[in-house]
Amino acid sequence: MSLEHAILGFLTYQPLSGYDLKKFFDESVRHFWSATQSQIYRSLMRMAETGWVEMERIEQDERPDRKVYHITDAGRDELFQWLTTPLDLPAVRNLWLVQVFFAHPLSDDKIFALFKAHADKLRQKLELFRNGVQEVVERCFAEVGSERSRRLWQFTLDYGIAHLEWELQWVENALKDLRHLPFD
Amino acid sequence: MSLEHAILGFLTYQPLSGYDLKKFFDESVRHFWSATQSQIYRSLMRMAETGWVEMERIEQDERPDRKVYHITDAGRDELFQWLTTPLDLPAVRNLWLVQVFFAHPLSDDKIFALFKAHADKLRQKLELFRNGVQEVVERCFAEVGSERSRRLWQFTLDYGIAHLEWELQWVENALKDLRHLPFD
DNA sequence: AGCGACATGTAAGCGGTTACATGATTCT
DNA sequence: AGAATCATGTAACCGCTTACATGTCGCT
Repeated sequence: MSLEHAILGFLTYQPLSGYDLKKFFDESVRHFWSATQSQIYRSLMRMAETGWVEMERIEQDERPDRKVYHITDAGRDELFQWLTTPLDLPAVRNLWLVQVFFAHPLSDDKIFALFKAHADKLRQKLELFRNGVQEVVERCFAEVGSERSRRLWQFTLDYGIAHLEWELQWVENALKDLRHLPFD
Repeated sequence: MSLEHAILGFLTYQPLSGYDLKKFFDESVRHFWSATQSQIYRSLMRMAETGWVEMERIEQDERPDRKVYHITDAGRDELFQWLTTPLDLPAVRNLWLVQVFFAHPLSDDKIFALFKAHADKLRQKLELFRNGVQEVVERCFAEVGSERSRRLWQFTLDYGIAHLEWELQWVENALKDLRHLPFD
């Protein structure tokens, strides 16, 4: 159960409400792990039952109460154990490759378009990524101030960019090889 | 609904039973799209209702009946339309990056081990891939005999290998950069 | 006698998404 | 007047996984 470990991860920095957590997800790990608000609230309740977090209700004037969760020792242990347990490689699920695999009934033009469209989307995302995400790491660093964390976050960013660059290059290369498809 | 389109894809070559389809999934597209037996049977029933496939019951002596499905014109249209509709890039879900992102409470050794274990798994999978999968394409080609398909299948294979090679290289490179992590 | 291949399906559960629901405050 | 922010949650659904269920044939 991975989402719960990500939540534990955030709570090592500071106690947070469900609402806060949603923002943290969206602003930091969204590019490799997303979570919806309803998922987060349900997880927090389960985690409180399990004893990994504890809730403190904070009343506010003329606003809904905040339910702030902080990590317990049990939670810290669980996180530590998860972080030191190597994960199996996840099963790949790549729909675009399914399209390529079954593209034989299409005309050459349409197969070309399939690759071209994919390359375009990758290029677009890469641009967004390059422009928007470095700033995120810096902002998080400013809040938390841990240089050790900053380095690790930088890794996840670099991975994201390098991955997109690699895939874009692969698809563009494939486009060249696509000129002479046999017709049977 | 992607599984159903993959099933339609297989049925363009020949009519198949659920049992056959499970084998085809396991022997060809498993490295980028897997399906369980129960999923396949349920999908076939839904697709028959929708009118994308039609079932023919074939009685066998002293064996369970085979229910062989063949694709209809509506199914062919649906497949064609899906194949010519560009997909959005899927949201990335990379648990290993979550571990990296939250690894700051770990010792340097343990962080190193996190990367090392990942590299080892990648190396292992790459070896399996290189040894086992080329043969699959050739065997499928022998059965179907379409040179056009063979080329497209080769693309999906090449993608898989190149992807693993890239990721392995990235992680190994990161391992080098990991020597001097600050401690705050 | 036991296992794997052949062949069909059902049932329960899990993680995740989407939509629904409420209600005050502040900014434009 | 309307949108965004703050803040909580529920309910329905969807794709997928795992486990259960049944039964024959052929090989070792």
